Amino acid sequence: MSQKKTESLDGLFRTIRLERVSEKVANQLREVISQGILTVGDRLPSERDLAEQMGVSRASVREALQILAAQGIVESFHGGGSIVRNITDEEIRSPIQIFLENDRQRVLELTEVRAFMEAWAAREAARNRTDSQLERIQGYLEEMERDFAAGEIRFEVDFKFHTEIAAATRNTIFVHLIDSIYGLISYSVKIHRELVFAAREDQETILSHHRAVFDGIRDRDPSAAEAAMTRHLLFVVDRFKKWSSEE
Amino acid sequence: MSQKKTESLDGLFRTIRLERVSEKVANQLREVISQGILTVGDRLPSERDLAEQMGVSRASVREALQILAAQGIVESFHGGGSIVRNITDEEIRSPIQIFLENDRQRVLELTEVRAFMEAWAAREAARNRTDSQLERIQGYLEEMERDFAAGEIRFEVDFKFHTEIAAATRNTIFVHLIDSIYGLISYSVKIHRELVFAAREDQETILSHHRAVFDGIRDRDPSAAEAAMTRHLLFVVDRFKKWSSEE
DNA sequence: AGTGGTAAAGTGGTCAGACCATACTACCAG
DNA sequence: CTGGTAGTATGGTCTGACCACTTTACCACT
Repeated sequence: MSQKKTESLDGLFRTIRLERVSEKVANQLREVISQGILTVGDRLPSERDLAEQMGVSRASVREALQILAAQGIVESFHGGGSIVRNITDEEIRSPIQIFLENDRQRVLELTEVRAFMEAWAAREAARNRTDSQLERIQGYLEEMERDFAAGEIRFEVDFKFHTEIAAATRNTIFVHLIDSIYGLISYSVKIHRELVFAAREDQETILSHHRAVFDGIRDRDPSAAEAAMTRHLLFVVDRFKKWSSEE
Repeated sequence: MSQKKTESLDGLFRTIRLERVSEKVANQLREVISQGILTVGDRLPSERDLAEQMGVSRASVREALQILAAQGIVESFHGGGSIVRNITDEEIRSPIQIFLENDRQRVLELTEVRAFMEAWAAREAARNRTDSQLERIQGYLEEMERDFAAGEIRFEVDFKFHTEIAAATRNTIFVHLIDSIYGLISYSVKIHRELVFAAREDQETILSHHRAVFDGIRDRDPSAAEAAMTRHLLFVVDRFKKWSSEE
């Protein structure tokens, strides 16, 4: 970086640089996020790391983050790092959120929307997934199987399983979109939380569905993956309707 | 962060607001501007002056200006000071809109998302549509056919056609969701407006697609409607890719 | 094994002072 | 009045330091 003065040659043909360092940094970060290399919820490297990796000062990195934060793309926490925010959230969530309160019909609709979106995700994941993504999906699947054997339920793992499939579509916009949907789902689930607890035989069914989805993605068989996911979510919708009518 | 399982206690005792110095500075400047003490075109005091007057470091002042600049309220010129901008003519861009300009790949992804969502819409519309909805869809279709015969293009009619189909799913959440998506689409189209103007033979093709979609919905044939819509949007995606690679 | 406390490391927030790059201003020579 | 020039003001960047908060690991206690 040290570029002394070099007065003699520098007078002519100066490179007209109207782009500030901080903006270059911001653009580079934006690119990484846009390409989905870093996605919603991920932690950015620390300011010091970024400064070193890009060969700029920490002040410039901070100004870049300031820009991105003002645009709602990242968010920083004192002592806790910076994370990537969901770029579709405010567009999608706030208009819909008001419909969800105390309205079971809307929750059902939301679940139906989720169903066909995830079916598409499974198909595209089977088409576009990388090996490392497949490994992660498999990891979550096996985790769920272990939990089931231990008689335990961890909603987060199921969440990660589905999220990783969404990521495997390698469609950045979709990843952010489905994250918003999940935000709505979890919001509604918080309201109707009884739904989370299913019977043990249902869990077994769900597990077999997950396994089938995974197989389809592993074998790069879009139709099989989609069909399995559809079967899975129709089951969920069905259970939801049943629970909904009982009450 | 960390939404653990705070269960019942959630919502109590939170809200420990700690405002950063840079935000305080930004707010103070914003106030001065909103009160009209500094107005459009006026020069702000220099960063060094502001820092001294407010008793903070120049770095904090710079970060504050960075925030205001990202919001379009002020603009800084290297060596030439900072001025107040006209905030009314500066449209506020959401995070996702920032990605959609400058990034053709993301626009393509968005179009792909739209494609499968509308395919679902067509299927559900064929299943759930009311007669009056069908009439409206038909109305828009015939309007487009008349426009085509007259050598005219009106994007709004096409928009209404698709929107009415979304409404015919009778899924409130989906309607709002697709409405958000359309908002984004139309924004990106506004940027890449060359795409709007298609060749006349393409228009004819699209018209036949629309007709096929309508037939499927009229006959309450979900598969036919979905297939027709998929054919239609794959065509659009294809044209987009072609246009995108040409440039 | 679980709980709670504590120390250390990691990370963002702020500050100070320096230097560079560009724009502005006043002055001067023609 | 014009064009150049030097000096000054101002934004842009860098360095290094310190503070405040969070996270983590470890340990003592139950």
